[in-house]
Amino acid sequence: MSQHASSKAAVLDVIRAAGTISRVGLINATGFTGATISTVVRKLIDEGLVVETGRAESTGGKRRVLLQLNHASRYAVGVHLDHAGITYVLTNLGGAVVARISRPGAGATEPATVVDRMATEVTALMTGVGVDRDRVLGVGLVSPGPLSPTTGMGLTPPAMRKWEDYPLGQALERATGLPVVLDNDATAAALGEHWSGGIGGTAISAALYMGTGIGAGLVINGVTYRGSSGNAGEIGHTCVDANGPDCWCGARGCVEVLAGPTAVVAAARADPALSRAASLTTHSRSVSADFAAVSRAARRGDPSALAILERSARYIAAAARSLANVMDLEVLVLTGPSFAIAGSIYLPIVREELDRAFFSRAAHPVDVRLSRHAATASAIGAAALVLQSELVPLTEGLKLPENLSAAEPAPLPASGT
Amino acid sequence: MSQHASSKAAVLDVIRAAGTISRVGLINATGFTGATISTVVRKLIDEGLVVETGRAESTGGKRRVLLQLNHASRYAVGVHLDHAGITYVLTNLGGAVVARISRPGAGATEPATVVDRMATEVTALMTGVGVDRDRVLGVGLVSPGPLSPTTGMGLTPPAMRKWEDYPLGQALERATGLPVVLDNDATAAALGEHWSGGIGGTAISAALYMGTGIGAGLVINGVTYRGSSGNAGEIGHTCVDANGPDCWCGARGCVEVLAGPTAVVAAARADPALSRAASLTTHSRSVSADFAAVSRAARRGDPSALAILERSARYIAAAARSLANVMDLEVLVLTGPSFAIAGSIYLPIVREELDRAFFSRAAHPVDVRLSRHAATASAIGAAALVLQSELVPLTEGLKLPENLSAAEPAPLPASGT
DNA sequence: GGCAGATTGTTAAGTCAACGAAGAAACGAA
DNA sequence: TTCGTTTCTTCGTTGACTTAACAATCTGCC
Repeated sequence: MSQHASSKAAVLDVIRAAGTISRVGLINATGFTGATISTVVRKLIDEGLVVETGRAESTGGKRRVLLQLNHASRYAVGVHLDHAGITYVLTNLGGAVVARISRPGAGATEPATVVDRMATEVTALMTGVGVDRDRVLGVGLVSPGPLSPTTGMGLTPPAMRKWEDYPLGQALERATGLPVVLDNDATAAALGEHWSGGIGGTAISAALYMGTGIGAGLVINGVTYRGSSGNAGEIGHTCVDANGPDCWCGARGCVEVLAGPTAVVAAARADPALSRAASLTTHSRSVSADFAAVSRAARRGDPSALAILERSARYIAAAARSLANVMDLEVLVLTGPSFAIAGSIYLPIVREELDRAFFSRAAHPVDVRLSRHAATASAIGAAALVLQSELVPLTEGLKLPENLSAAEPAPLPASGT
Repeated sequence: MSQHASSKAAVLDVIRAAGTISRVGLINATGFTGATISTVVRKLIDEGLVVETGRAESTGGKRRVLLQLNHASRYAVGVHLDHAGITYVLTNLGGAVVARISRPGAGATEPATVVDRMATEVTALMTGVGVDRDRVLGVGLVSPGPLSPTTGMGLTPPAMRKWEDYPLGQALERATGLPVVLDNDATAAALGEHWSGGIGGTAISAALYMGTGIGAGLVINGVTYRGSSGNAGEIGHTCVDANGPDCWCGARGCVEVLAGPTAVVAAARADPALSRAASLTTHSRSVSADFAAVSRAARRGDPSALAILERSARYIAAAARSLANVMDLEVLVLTGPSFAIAGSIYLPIVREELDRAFFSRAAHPVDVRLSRHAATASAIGAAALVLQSELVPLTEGLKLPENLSAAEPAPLPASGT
């Protein structure tokens, strides 16, 4: 329950967000006193995380010394593990991608084998660009579905039953010799956007993540919001048509069923002309490949493909608006593989919906953007997770309070007042 | 940016949540050491906020001394200001209602006049039960619509234009001589449930508030979540039918239009038999009175009234499920005047929906409850707001970081690394 | 050139929350 | 009565942050 988010973390965060800033700038931005900033900055410079990088114009007196992250001083590895593929990125301290590789997914392989492979590939990633292992802070591993962020219990998505209860974090930690952080991929994507996407200071932002499913990650004042069981942001099962078709989740009219990539592909396949135009001939290809084909057709100008995607976008925009209303968002980023492909079609429709009908639009607009790294957003976010958690020894993270009623032995009848 | 949520606040929170607890229990629950608990508890006892109230059975050695809030040591006033009526409650330290009165609403009266009246009525409330003014911590004032929680800029709901930019907080502070805290009524209701509704420790909970509109308040780890402009929880404009009717907010198929009290009353009026049965004769009565009439008809067994309310409940349940999915809620409380009247009809339907289709139900259920004080929930929450904010001098509340780019004069080209 | 005034940054001393260790007090059981 | 156990308190220390005084650097003006 100990707080102390540590001035160090706050200062680093501001330096990163500002890019270049002086000590006086830090004083204004953080609210700390000059004395504190002075000592904290000296420590950061001693650790090599920050460098002085020039001087500003005078404002009437001594010129300010400008500070910057020392981008090349530390690195982090981000791994996005999915059954379709594994994406690895190596980022520097600023969250910029230094190297990246993609490899086949986990498939039906044994967890232990996959972990060994990942360790090898992480090493290859680092040596490939000549980054020393001891300058790497750790590995962030994200994957779809809920998973416990600390120890590494397991993933429980549709087709990865083997991974349930497998101590993924510990295993990868042993195999790589680096600290490992686990999290959900949509959450990570949101953090990645916050970290490297140029989202300023302490916004309340969300990342709408579309892969084969739809999810959202939430970042509140620079901290990811996970909910009570790590499943927060489950926007795919937002109801956008109470009388709509059934969903496997038990409800009706979920946005995923009405507008997800699977629904888009199904609608396209139902149209023979479009199926031919987009070469959706066989049934063997993956949903993402088919979705990409439909998107290409739409970009070529195929009217029925465009209609299908716009219909999808309108549903997703409605869900996004509901999310923005409930969270009172400032920033919404579209990201993930599917938006990497079709983002240009979705973006204007979501943006229009939020301009027109966001409840608090009188107070402030919602800034809707397309991620610049939509395809690798989760992997980048995984690395950002490491940067955030490993950079500063964050004391500890919220000790769980024990069960109160159990903690107390049977009380006697009161004898005092 | 200074942290230190202060051990005092944490300890008080745990004592309140537990009802009765020993120092050792506090050690386990908060994670602080015995030394810290010892000194903090002594301070709290010195201030009169806590009393020793008995002993527990021995667990092999010295018997634990049990602690309790000194409920009668401090009080707080909660005011729910609405154009239809003003509700006042006086609560003790535990959030229990000691006195309450209801008075006519603000109507079209001048703000200054209303503030004077409120000050008089607050005084009457306190003297009525013989509570001294210096044992009252402050006044919490909540009302529908967004408003800035600190200074007291204004409310901007439909029909209260006069109040815009009126310095409500300062005016009431001067008029009563007590500290004033302002907030949104749905948010306050959520906090009130957290505070007095027996919601244990640090849950993630929401209050679904239905008056004439629909809103939600969010409490995350005991802290209200307000969003970037204080409008968080705006669930009334959640889309539950993307092809539904237009809403004044600019969107279509908002739950408020489809299922809010206004919609319920309109549907009932459209049915001549029901209109007669529920005596919805004139058009002059208020929406809430008509809604109450429909609810009474339903409880008497009128099938069409029941059908209308169940239809409404189903839409609201869908919105509640979307909210629970996105926030990964643990607890959802139905509260507000409309649920005070019709909660017994809505509760089972919302509960069923969340049992059946809440996304993370495998990990944990959502505990759906009906508030025990639905009619006065907001006023109680307003008092809780005071208890929370005024009880412990919370250092300060998050200094806003200034605009970074503006804080820095034009930087010169870098000269360092 | 040189000095006044402004602004930036550092150092030193003090404050406060929380911790660890050791002691004091209360209790049950032998 | 004595012992071991558990509860609670006291004391000295640590670490983060602040206030206050000071040193360093720059502009502008004579």
